[in-house]
Amino acid sequence: MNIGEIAKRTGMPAKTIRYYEDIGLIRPHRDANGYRKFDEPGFHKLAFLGRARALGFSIEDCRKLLALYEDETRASADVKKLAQEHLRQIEGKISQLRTMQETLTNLVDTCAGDHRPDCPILRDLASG
Amino acid sequence: MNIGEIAKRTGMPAKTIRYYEDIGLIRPHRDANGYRKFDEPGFHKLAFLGRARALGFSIEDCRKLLALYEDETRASADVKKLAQEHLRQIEGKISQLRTMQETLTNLVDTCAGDHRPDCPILRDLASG
DNA sequence: ATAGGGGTTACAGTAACTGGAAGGTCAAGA
DNA sequence: TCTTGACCTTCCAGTTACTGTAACCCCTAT
Repeated sequence: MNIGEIAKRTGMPAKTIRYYEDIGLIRPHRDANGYRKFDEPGFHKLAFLGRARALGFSIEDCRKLLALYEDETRASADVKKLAQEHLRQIEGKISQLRTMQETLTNLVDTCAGDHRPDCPILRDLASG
Repeated sequence: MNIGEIAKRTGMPAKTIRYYEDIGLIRPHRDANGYRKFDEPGFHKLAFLGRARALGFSIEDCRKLLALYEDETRASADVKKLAQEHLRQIEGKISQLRTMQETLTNLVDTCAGDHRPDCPILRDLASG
């Protein structure tokens, strides 16, 4: 399959797939004409990457996950550790965002939002 | 005040302050020796930016907020609209992260995390 | 022969900094 | 006076994970 076909099947832009090759995440074969040629395992690998990225894993984490996936002698503990660390990051980010959300919601709710200049949002930003 | 003093008072790295000048967010005066010289309004403006950034506003939003702040004829509606849009973004991000968190939590919970290779996390990534 | 719809590379840009190099300035101490 | 150390300056490169664009090649159908 050519890159366009694979892009359609994985739902990722062809550009992203080329990028993944650039950074050494994948290593597709080449046709005589220089076109990238994907087989089922190649597609599978991209789908794996797509799902890992959808779970928010960084590219470097994806690289490690892929390595673990392909290592039959892996310890599931290593995978779990990676996932747990990532989960912690996500939870940290969520709580950060929730703090912002709460503050912003309060501010937005107290702002008249009319033609007058007086604004509690700006007042808050101006004076903490 | 020199940049170091301001950095201490605002809690932001001097580097960031220089960057804010680079992109035209602030315009500090200069001493005869070329050092940036901050007065109280300059400090105030940086503090404003710091708080807006802490609420997750993008630099471009910060630029707009600052302009609104300094425009005595602003309509609070404009500020509110900005804040509401940002709030929507935050809420979208939170719900995205929560989806990831839920999936990951499930996966992590079902993974033995021992020396054996068998791993539900990898299984999930491999087959959706 | 040509038009279109593939594909290829390489380079630049995004957001918001951060790090590092190379060098100027200033106050204090020997 | 000289030097040391802590400041400050500018400029350039790197970060993350792509995305956009240009210039060009390839293949098939008309």
